[in-house]
Amino acid sequence: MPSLQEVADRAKVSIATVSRVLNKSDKVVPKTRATVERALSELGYRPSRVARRLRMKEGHAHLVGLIIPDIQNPFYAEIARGVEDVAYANEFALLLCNSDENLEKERFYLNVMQAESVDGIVLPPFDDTDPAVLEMVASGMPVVCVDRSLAKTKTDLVEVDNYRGALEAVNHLIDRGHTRIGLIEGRAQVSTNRERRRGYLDALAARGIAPQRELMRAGDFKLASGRVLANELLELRRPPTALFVGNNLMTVGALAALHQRGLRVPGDVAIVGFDDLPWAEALDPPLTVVRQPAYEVGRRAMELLLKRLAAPGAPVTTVRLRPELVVRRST
Amino acid sequence: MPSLQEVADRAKVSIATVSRVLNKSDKVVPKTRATVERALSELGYRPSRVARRLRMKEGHAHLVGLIIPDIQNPFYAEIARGVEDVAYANEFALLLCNSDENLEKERFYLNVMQAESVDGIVLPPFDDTDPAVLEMVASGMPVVCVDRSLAKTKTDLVEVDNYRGALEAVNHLIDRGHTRIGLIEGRAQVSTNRERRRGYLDALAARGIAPQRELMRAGDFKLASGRVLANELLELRRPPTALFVGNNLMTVGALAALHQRGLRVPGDVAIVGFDDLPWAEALDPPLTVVRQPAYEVGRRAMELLLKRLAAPGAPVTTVRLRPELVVRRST
DNA sequence: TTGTACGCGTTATCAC
DNA sequence: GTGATAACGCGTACAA
Repeated sequence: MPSLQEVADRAKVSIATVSRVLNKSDKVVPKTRATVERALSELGYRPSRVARRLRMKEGHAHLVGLIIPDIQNPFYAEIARGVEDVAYANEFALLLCNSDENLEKERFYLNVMQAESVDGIVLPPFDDTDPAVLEMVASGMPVVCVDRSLAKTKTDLVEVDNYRGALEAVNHLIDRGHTRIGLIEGRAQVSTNRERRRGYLDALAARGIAPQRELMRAGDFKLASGRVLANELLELRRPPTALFVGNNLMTVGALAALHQRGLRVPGDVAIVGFDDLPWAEALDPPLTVVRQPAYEVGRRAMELLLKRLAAPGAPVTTVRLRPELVVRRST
Repeated sequence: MPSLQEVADRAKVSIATVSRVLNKSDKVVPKTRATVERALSELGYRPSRVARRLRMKEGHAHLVGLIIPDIQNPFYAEIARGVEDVAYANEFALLLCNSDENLEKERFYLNVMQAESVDGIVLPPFDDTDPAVLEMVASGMPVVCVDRSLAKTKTDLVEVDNYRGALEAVNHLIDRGHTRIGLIEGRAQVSTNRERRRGYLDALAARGIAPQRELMRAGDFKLASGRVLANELLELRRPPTALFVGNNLMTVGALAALHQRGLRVPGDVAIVGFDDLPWAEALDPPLTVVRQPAYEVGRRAMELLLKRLAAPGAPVTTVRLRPELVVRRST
């Protein structure tokens, strides 16, 4: 890997001149520029982003961190794609990490990102009060929250109207004649989850249906918990006739439980889940879901970050996207 | 972000001493060490990985690059997970990029990685002769190929026995009584694809079935091409009674085409795909597939890279994993 | 217009 | 045992 110095030597100029050529400074006469450019290409010079980052003030790394709970979850994969596409279009690279909904891992990666002097970070906070993220924000690092939000601190944020999504989903179930509607929700500390629960409760209340504690179960957003909680609900003396499930993975788990018990969907039990799935169409039956515009979430988040880098002092902005009820054949 | 210097000032020692404390050098008397450690924690010192990387010889960045065609493809997401888990366990961070099977993007990201002085790179080459990757290898950068291999150059490599997988899949179809078996394959320049095609051909030959050119179609590994090619095959005057599809996304596309035409699976047309899918069980019908141990591929690849970093001069090693035919209900 | 020299935060090699 | 000090590769005031 040739350095500026080697190029300068070969072109018989100083490193300052080479640097100027590279940085498109106009203060260099055509002839010198030509010489330098030849040396540059002959040596196959590649600037070191590391050295550059060390020298420059923050905000010029062209590197951003993205922390997501699990890249194997299609919802987050789609967000990641949105972030990446905008990043690439602006020649930014991505430091991508899985937190596994694990505070330790998140903290480790956050440290790495700070130590790498990334320009900014995009992530869904672990919960409302995520201390590691709070620290990061306090340190002045640009942070854009996606999906979930922080309780007291306000950062740039892209979120989806979870309340509305849940409301529509449960209304849809009620319209189909269901009154015993089971809820399989996620971790209570997560803002999105609370919104979805609120939507569930309000939808019932609006139709004069009393919520039943035994029909509400909390899981951890993972597939297995969808399966076990669905089984718990189905084993009730008066089982629900419909299920509203709080995220994609738990929905698949619940569906598996239904199949395993030989229940017909939606004949015996209807099911609607939050988050769309890549092949929801090909599932048995095609799943009715509340679709979140995940790609859009990622895209907007990265755009917000770019805007923030351009105007560090600007007030924070919140983007709120609308989910969409996609009715297929599980309801 | 406090620097070594600031810590040194506060502890009234030199930066050399602080550095020694940090690097666990024993050449420092307990009392000084205590002072320094207090200053360290009071200031909340965090070492700069950037400065460190600039100073150190290569191989100490604790950062590796991973380039995959598409993070939204569950096969690659699983590989990424495998790589990440091993990386995290060894305190390595990941620079993750989507190449979109696009040489330009791949080249851009490869450049970034080199400029970032990553310790090594894991990727499935675009094709046999991928010039950007060849350059990278030539430059001395440790590269581990996964899934696909390079034609002339030998690097550390983790691959799956694609030939065997295809052989088993097509044998299975023949065992079920099929003789008109359509092939939907991917890009011919990709090593894995050629192996799968060879398996298809050999399986037919072994049972005395003459391959028919009209039954073989080449796509681009994407969902849409699975759909259109399946449609082409189904519109033949003598359509196939079974389909062998070259990757997961094209399989879903083909399945969609079958559904759309109101064909029964496997009654009218049987289908077996390469690569498992996360919810293959929940599909209609549950899909018979050749499962690749993708997580394992990622895991082993990162382990190979780690080994390479420990012993730069060692001969390259190839890991070959076995795929597994998972028979479900589409055949 | 071009060159010199400094500093970014480290690690490592010397002296003391 | 500890402290100066020289790199690492780059950008940029400042001098020429």
